[in-house]
Amino acid sequence: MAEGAPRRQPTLDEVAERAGVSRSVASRALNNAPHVSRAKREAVQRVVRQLGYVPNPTARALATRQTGAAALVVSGEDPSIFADPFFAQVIVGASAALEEADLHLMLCLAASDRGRERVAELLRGKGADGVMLMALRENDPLAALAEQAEMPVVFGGRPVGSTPRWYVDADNAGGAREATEYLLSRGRRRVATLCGRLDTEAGRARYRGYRDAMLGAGIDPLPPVEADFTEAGGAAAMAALLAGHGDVDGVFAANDNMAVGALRTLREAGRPVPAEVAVVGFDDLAVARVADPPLTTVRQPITALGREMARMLVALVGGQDPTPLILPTRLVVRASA
Amino acid sequence: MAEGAPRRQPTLDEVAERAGVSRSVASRALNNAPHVSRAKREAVQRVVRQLGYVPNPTARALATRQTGAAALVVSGEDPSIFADPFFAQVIVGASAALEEADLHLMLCLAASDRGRERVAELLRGKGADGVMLMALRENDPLAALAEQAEMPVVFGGRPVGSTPRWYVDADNAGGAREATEYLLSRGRRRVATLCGRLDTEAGRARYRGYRDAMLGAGIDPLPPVEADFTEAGGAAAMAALLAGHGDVDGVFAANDNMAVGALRTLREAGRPVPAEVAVVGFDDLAVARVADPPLTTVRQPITALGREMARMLVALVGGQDPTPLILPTRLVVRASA
DNA sequence: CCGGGAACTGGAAGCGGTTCCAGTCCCGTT
DNA sequence: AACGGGACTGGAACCGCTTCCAGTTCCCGG
Repeated sequence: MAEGAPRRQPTLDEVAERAGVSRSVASRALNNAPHVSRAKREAVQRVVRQLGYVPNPTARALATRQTGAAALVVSGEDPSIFADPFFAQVIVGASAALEEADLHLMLCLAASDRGRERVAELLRGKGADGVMLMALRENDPLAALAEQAEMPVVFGGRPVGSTPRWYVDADNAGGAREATEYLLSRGRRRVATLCGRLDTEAGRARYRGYRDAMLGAGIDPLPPVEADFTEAGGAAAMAALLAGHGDVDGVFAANDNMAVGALRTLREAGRPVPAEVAVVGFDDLAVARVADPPLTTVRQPITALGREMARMLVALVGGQDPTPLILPTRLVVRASA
Repeated sequence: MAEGAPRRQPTLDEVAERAGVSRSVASRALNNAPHVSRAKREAVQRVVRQLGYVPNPTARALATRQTGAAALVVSGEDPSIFADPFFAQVIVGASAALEEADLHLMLCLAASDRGRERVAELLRGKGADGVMLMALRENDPLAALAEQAEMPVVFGGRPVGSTPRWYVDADNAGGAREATEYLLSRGRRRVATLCGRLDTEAGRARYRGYRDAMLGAGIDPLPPVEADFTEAGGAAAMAALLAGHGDVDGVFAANDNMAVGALRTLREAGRPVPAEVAVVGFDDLAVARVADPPLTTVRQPITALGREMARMLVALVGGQDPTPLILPTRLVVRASA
């Protein structure tokens, strides 16, 4: 906290006065806008340096009607959803892109009513210049809020049931299809899917990809075993799957967390991977590399997803009209399949 | 974006006018401050509801000199440090605590010069009501910035070489000692440590804990093999350790990521865990439970760490003077040791 | 019926910038 | 020497909300 100087931060008025110019000129000099003579511009800069003046962002925000911040809101019924390393990677990308545009990142975990209310206030009260929305579920109240927001909104992944104007998504269906086709191409026939939450578009799309691949190969898809994208959920779903279809020889899990859970269940059930059951995940999180056996998985460019969301938002804030983006996925073959 | 109504957000003036009161009264009614008659208070509330009025946070911030936001800054020479799931958990805790105080969370990944500069501006320009600082390294430029900041600063973990006035930390040395003592108690004698970066206080403290335990048992500690807290680093360090001391029978890794890397190296080297080499980690991240074998590790309450940092900051912002906190750790025994 | 204090009220002064706009200045032209 | 125009300049009006303070109003005991 403050040590010596109880002196307030210098204001632009003080800078102007010391530099012997008016506040307007000082302001222009600061933002190096035109209509400032060389001499005065330098005078202002000198005083700024000498006083260590830093403009008050709040005042600037009020005057320009721009907050200088973008919000990333992660929906979920439970804050622990955020513990998924997926989001951390998104943030790394988004943060870098926002930094380029000199925007700050506000992070909102909209996991409670209170949290959603705060997001609503943010949206309606212009508490940020724009918002990135992720992890929406079916009938997510945030979707409605975003609809009415008079503020740029970019979706990360698409919400269920509607296609927003601006979004960045991975090719979930395509990746899932590729994963399933790979399993089929290795001679697996009784291929099941541990699908993610079907109240999310990612879960649905990945299931569609699985189903299309199966149908394309002329094999009846097995009924999806739904889990919640967590390791524990994947483990439980795998157990359920073994109970119902003990003869599966291939499993496409809709994300790596679930795949790792499945791996654990299979190990405990004494079913060697990939000898008896081949497993493919989705995401290519760090855990995929570390799993035993290392996980064959569909890599989606998560950091790029964050980066592109942020760039899209920056473009929107800048008055442009960017087009939605679908990022490609790529199968990474390791030992599990 | 805006669909129909090009109508601006209503302002407090409009609310006041429609409610037939002055702006001051409207303001007081809004913040339910005293000195407003029941009738007018209700009139204001009615209009607010009917207009869907939301106060402009920027204007409020300017007037109250409070931004309504707290920043969490994560230092690092590379944004990828943030991919460590550790931070996500901190955020879950911090976010919840800030929500209670109705503060927003700004996340700053100070991984570049530009990033640090922005943090500096935040600190000097009063862009937030307070700051939480994490992952500082030796001679971290952020430490100096924090020093001069006329703003509450809470440290997550202690910086190297100095003890700040306000911080929340885990009992790193104690946890490391417990881990090492556990290994010793199980009959291991050639116990080594894969220490984390020794330019961080956490790395040092955990090394001290290891050393103290060894000395306490009358055994010469092995020279620490330093790694960077990553899985890859842990794997490499383990390889180096095997090359130098092929006869180790116990390893304390200063975090779970490194422990998992060590597990991988040991598996590849054909050294069964825990039969030949017992491994203990630190953190108890999700990966510990999933590792093969499941990792015995020192759990630190990461979410609580975030929560307590945020609470401490809230207290500081509220003018109180909280005391530093050291959170206890606890050994979680699984199969790897 | 009056005095006095408590409860309310609203005008006005900020908070610290940005930006519009009406002037000034300074030159090169005519 | 008067003139037109572009480059500068600074006064003043915001941006939208909080809060101080000087009044008003209201109510109650005397």
